[in-house]
Amino acid sequence: MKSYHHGNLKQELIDCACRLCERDGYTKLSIRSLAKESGVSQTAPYRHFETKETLYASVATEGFKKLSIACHIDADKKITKKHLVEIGCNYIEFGLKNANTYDLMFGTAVGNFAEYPELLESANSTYENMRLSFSKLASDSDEVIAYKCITLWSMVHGLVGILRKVQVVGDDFEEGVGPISTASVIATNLEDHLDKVLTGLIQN
Amino acid sequence: MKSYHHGNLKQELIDCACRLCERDGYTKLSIRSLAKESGVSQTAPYRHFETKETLYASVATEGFKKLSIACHIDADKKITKKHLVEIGCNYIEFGLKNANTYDLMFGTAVGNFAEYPELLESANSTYENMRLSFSKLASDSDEVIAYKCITLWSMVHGLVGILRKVQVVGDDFEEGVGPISTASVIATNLEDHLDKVLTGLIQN
DNA sequence: GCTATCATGTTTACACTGCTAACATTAAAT
DNA sequence: ATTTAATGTTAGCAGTGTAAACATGATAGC
Repeated sequence: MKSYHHGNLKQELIDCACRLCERDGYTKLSIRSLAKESGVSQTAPYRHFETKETLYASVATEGFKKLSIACHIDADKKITKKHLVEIGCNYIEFGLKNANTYDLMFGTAVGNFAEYPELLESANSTYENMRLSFSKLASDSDEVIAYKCITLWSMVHGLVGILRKVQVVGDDFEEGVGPISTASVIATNLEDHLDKVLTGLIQN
Repeated sequence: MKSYHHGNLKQELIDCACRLCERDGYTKLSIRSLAKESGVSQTAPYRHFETKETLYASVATEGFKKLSIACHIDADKKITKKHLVEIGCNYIEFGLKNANTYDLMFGTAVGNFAEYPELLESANSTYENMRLSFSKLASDSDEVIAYKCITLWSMVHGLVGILRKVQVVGDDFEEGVGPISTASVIATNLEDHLDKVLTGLIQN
């Protein structure tokens, strides 16, 4: 016996959307299919999400929360380069294993984060965590810390993008020299690679 | 007086698609609107593009050709770090100025490049150009060249993504220390930044 | 030159989408 | 108990990608 009111529709829609987005990519997600999945009428979701972008924002918010958790490391006081390498590896692993969600978080599906306070909050919090880690690495000025932070972020972000793309482009170059083989070398030796570029970045 | 046959529809559709994709983003592009813009029936484009993805692939192909041109530098024999910094700057400039096209090239709109020979060709050619530049920098092994190449590519690719995203996220941190201000410092001193990370990469 | 063929264009149609407006039900507030 | 607001449903619009059947006209072989 189903009651007229669902009771917890919003959360169920978000959960379902997260699942479907990750499984099929956010472009395949429709509000109608989502509604059907939750056993509710086509337009019921509109009581909880103004537009489709609002729903995307919720999925992206969940994504940033998960990314924060994935990149969190237990280190009270001092942090070493090794810790930062670990953060970078975890970041990249998250990006590759949750590629479709990652697209939603860093693509253009959600235009302006400022319109979605929770999303802004969760995204900034991810950054703030990384910033904190750098601040525990050395006694740099805030500016230098921020600079290192953005630099590392852009490096791991770039690696996620290139590693994914390269797997899809194809490799008709010589054995072991083409982008795919090289990328896979990097991917399977992520620690070494990050250690190398981080050494250049933090010179200590 | 219009003739039944358009004469040059395919190229006109591609040109128009490139323009609209860059102006509004590829998600806003519809085959129907494209047809209307070219004064042709709704389904005429299907004589030239099997699916919408095929059209996307054509736009992306044009994008890679333009990217190759943007990243091409005149240097016959020896190439210096300065040249590579220039390549990196040009790459990033292209990514930021043609952001919507860039999304099409590196996003998931075109699933498998291998299905579109011209796209594969143009994308690989972009990589090959960068590889060639590195090969003129130092007498490294092919493996090392490919490694440096992928590393630089992922760095500049990551910067394009982060610089764009950060402008959209908002900055509620202390003055001059938040991601936006820091990113804009990097963006306005791209040469310095690339020089710094490249120095770490090529250690010469 | 005549005709068959084929590339290219049109018309029609289907299933799907985001979204709005009007209405129904029920929980919460007065 | 009555009002109100939150949450659900139904019906419908305009737009989408794409397939099928048909129309037109350029081109190749006789």
